[in-house]
Amino acid sequence: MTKKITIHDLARILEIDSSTVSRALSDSPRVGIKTKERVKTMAKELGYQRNLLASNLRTNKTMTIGVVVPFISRHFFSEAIDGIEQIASEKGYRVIISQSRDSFSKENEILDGMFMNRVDGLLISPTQDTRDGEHLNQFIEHKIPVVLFDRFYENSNMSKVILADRKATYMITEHLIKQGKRCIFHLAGDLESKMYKERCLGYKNALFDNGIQYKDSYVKSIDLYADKAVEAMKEILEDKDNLPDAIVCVNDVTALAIMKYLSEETEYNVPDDIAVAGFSNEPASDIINPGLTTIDQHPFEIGKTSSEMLFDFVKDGYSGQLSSKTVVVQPELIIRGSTSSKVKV
Amino acid sequence: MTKKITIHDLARILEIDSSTVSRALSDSPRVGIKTKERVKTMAKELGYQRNLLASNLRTNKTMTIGVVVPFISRHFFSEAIDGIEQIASEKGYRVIISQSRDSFSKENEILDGMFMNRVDGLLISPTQDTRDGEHLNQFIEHKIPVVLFDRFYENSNMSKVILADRKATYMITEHLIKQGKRCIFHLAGDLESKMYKERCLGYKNALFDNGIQYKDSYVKSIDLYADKAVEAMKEILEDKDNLPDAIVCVNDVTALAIMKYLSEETEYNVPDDIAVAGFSNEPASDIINPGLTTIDQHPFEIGKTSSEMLFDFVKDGYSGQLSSKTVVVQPELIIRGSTSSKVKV
DNA sequence: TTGAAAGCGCTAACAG
DNA sequence: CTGTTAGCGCTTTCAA
Repeated sequence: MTKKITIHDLARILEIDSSTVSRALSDSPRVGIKTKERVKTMAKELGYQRNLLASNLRTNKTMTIGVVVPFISRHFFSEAIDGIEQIASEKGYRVIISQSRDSFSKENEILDGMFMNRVDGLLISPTQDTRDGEHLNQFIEHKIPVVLFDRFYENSNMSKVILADRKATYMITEHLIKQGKRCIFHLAGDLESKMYKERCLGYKNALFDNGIQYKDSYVKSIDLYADKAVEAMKEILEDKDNLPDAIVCVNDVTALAIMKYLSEETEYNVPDDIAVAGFSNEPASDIINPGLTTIDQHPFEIGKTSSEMLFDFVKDGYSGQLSSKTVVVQPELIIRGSTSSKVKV
Repeated sequence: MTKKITIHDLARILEIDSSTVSRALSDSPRVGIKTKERVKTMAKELGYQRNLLASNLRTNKTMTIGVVVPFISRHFFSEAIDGIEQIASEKGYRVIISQSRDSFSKENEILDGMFMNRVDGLLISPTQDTRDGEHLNQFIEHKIPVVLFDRFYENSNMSKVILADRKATYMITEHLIKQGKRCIFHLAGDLESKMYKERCLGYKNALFDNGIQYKDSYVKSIDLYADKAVEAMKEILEDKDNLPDAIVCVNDVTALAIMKYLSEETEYNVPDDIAVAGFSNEPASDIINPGLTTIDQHPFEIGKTSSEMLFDFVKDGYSGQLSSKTVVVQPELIIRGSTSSKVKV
C-alpha cells in the first residue's frame, strides 16, 4: 500500500514548512505565488489528497449535512433527496443519507451517528412513530441547525418545510363533489400520525363545507399496503346499501391497487361508478389508463426549499434567535381520468 | 452553545486519566468494572458523544463506505441502495451516497471527496461516459476496496456485480419469437455504452439462433426519454412495408411510453398487433393494463451482493492478491399481458 | 488495572 | 511572505 501523502511529505520534499504547504493548498493570500505553484504542482504530481478527517477535526466543520428519511427508495423521498443534494452540492457541501425504515430506534441510532460525525446541519423526515423532538435536542443544544421536512410531529417548534396536507385532500374532495359525487369514502393511514390526521381533516372539511353527509364508516384507516387497500375496498363494497361513488385514498399506491382491483375483478367502472383519487403523483399514476387523479407534492421543491432553509441557518451560525421558520408548500391537484370522464385519457 | 463534552471533561470530573475513559467507553477489558460503570454513567449523564473525526483520524478507519450512482431517484438505484444500506448497517458501517447525474466530471469530484473523507470502501455504478478506471486508481493504490455494480466499463478488471444483460434481452426476444412474432424491433440506448451494447447483442443473437431475419433498420438507438421513444415509434410505424409485430425496449420508461402511445393514439392492439417488452420491472409496469413484460434485474439483490463482496474485501484488508471477482446476477423474465394475450392481465 | 506521553494530519495564532 | 508552535479529541503503546 502506497503510504498516503501528507503535507509534511510535501514540505520535506520542497524544503519548506508544512504550514506553508497548508496555506498554499488552500490558496491563502499569505503565501508567495511561486511557492504556491511549486506546492500545487508537487501535490498533483504525488497525488496528494487532503485528509479531511484531520482538517475537519481542526476546523470543527465538516461541510457535510445529514439527511434522514424513512425510505430512500420511496418516490417522494428520492425526489426530495435529489433536490437537497442539488442545493448542497452547489454550496460545496456533502450529503450523507440514511434511512430509518420508519423505526424510531433506528432513527435514534442514525442521529447519534450523525452527531458523532459532526454534521454541520440536519434534514430529517421523522418516522411515523416520532411523537416529539427529544432526540433532536443534542443538535439544538449544540446549535447544529435542524430542518424537518414533509413529516413532523405535533407541537414541534422547529423549522420545517411541509405540504398543506389538509388543503390537498380538501381540494381533491371538493373536486369530486363538483363531479357530482355524493357518497365519498376516505381510505386513511394511521390517524395517530399528524400527516394522515390532517389529510383526513381536509376530506371531512370539504364534505362539511359543501353540506354533504358524512358517516364515520366512510373512513377506513389501514396499513398502507396494496393488499390491505384491496381488502378494505372489498369490505366497503359488501355493504350494498352504502356503496361509495368516490374514494379519496391517502396515497397513490393504495389508489392504484384499488383501481386495478375494480377494473379487473369487478363490474364497477372508474370513474363513472366509482371515482378514485390518490396522493403523491407517483410516476405510475400518469401511465395507467385512465390516469389517476392525485396531488403533486412537489417533492423536488420541498427538498430544495428545506435545504436552502438549512443553509441559511448554517451560514448565519444560528446567529439570530432560535427563530423557527415554517414554509408550507402548496399542493397541486392533478386531474386525470380516474375522477373525471371529461378529461381525456 | 453548550460546549461539546470530551473524554477529558469526563476524566477531570471523575478524577481519572482520559486514556482510562477512552478504554472504558470502548469496553476494553483492561479497565476495572467499577470504573467502567462510573465512566459510562457519567458519559450518559452529560450527554457525551464520541467525536468520530478524532477517533477516525487516530485509527485511520472511518467505518464508512461510499456509494456513487448516476441517479438516486431511479428505481433501480434506490432499490440497490436499499440493499447496500441494509448490509452495511448490519456490519456497523455507515453509508455515504452521492449521485453523479451521469456526469463524468461530477463523478470525479465525488470520488476525490470520498477519498479525502477516507471511506473504507467504495461501491460505484459509473456514468455512461466512464470509459476506464483511471479515476479509481487512487483507491486501488491505497488498497481501498472498490466494487462496481450494474454498470461497468470495458476491460475493467475490477470486482463487479452485474446483470447478465445479454442473456436478459435474449430471453425476452426468444419469448417473443415463441409468441409467433417475426418482425421484432429493438429500441436501444447509446450503443457506445457497454450495457446497451450487450442488450442489443442479446436481441440479435436470439434472432440469429432462431433463424429470424434481421435488418439494421430494426434497431433504433435513441436518448432514453419517453418523448424520444414515442417519436421513434412514430417513425417506425410510418414505414408501412416494414411494420413490427413486436418491439424490445431497452428500459421500461420507453416501453411504457410506447404502450401508452399505441393504445391512445393508434389502432394497433397490444399485444396482438404489436407486442411490447421493457426492461427493469419498474413498479408501473405491473400496474398498467395490460401489464408490461419486462426483466427483473433484482436491484435489491445486486445491492446486497455488491455490498457483501465489498465487505469481504474490507475485512480481509485486500489481503489476498488483487483478486478481482465478478458476480453475474441472473435476470428474471416477467411475462405479462403486453406480449402474451394468454397471460391474464 | 491505571497513568503518562506521543501522535494521527491538519490549521491558525503568533512571530519574525 | 514564511516558520514555529500548539492543539483539535481521540487511541495506543509503554511504563508503573
